[in-house]
Amino acid sequence: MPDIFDLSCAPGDARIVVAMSGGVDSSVVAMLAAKTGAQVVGVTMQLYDHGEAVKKSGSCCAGQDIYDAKTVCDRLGIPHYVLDYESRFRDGVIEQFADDYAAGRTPIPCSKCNQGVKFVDLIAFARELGADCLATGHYVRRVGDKGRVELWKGRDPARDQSYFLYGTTPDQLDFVRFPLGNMPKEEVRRLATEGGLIVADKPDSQDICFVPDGDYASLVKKLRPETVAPGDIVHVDGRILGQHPGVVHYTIGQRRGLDVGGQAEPLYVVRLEPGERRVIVGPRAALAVAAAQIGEVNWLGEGQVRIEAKVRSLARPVSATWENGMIRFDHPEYGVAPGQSAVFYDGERVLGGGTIMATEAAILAAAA
RNA sequence: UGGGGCGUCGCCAAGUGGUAAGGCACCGGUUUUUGGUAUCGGCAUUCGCAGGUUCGAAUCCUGCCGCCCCAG
Repeated sequence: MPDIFDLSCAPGDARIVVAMSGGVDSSVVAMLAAKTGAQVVGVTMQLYDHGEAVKKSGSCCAGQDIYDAKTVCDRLGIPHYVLDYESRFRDGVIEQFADDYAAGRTPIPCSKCNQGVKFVDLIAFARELGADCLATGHYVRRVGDKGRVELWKGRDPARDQSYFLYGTTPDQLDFVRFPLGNMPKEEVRRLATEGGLIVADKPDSQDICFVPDGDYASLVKKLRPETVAPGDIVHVDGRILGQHPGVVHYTIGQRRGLDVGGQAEPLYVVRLEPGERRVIVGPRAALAVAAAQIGEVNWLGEGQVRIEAKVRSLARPVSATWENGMIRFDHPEYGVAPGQSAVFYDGERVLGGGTIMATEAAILAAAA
């Protein structure tokens, strides 16, 4: 097997810290690391510990998952540490998550977690241990030599996680390794099975890890009770079409859950006004966006202006121009929600990304 | 209580004698390490109610109930 850990010294002299979530991907990374002959240490962060979530297998970083990670390490004969990051995670991720929803934005906790708690703190921890690198199970590629490392999409397009990792800084990229970036998921599963890892058939994680049953609104309601209040559902033409149970339940571009029937065509959420407790809805045409202002940018490219921008996790990147903190789409984009990430690409390469702060409507909906 | 109109799935709405379109909403599957989107599938044995005519009615007739408009 080629040196997928890209070590600068002989494997026997190297120390690799593996970030383990308790899932199949990071477990395979630990196994591959152990096979190199390097000193390997598995680390799992305990991020939350409330009752319901820990029972959900395949979440991330709590309860059963920590136990699974430890079991894998025992089998591999490597040490395993658990770091208690509950308060850091609560302050750095969950609180901001609640604030965003309260303000009518749609946050991506996974990106915040990667850029904050996970990379910053785990890298610091690994360096304290004298490690040569921190390896994770993410499906992205790290291309280039020390000092000039580029971040690329994962080779398996169905698994690419670059949308959630654009915030990795050049310094972090120097130290981090993504051994699975060139593999398809099936191969990872196969390796896990061959290696006899107990997590080989564990379901992939999905949903927000700290929201047990997908009901994120209840969590926000608990943390910010004052922000959850019913209000009007208002059409862009001014008509009040109905009532909603709280702005927190909606995100821009959302169609289902409005419970407004009797229309000729579907209605989508086009704007949220938390102050007025209003959800503004309209036809699909009213969703068209020409440009978006991007904040909290992590730039990994050179002077590129013509880029491809991805503004939703499942969207295809679309051609756009990057200038003065704005991305201007060549063609209107639909369902661009403040709080979500915009990630910039040049083909396979990640040029950077940031948080969508505001959008500029492309066309005012043609009346009827 | 004169005249006219209307009552078909939660909403809108086709269908005027031949055995209930479609859209929206809703529910479920697929997709997916955020929220959504998209996509596939499901969704009225029954047409305000009760009788009658007919081989056969949501469609014709009678009565009742309810709503709307005009006029008083």
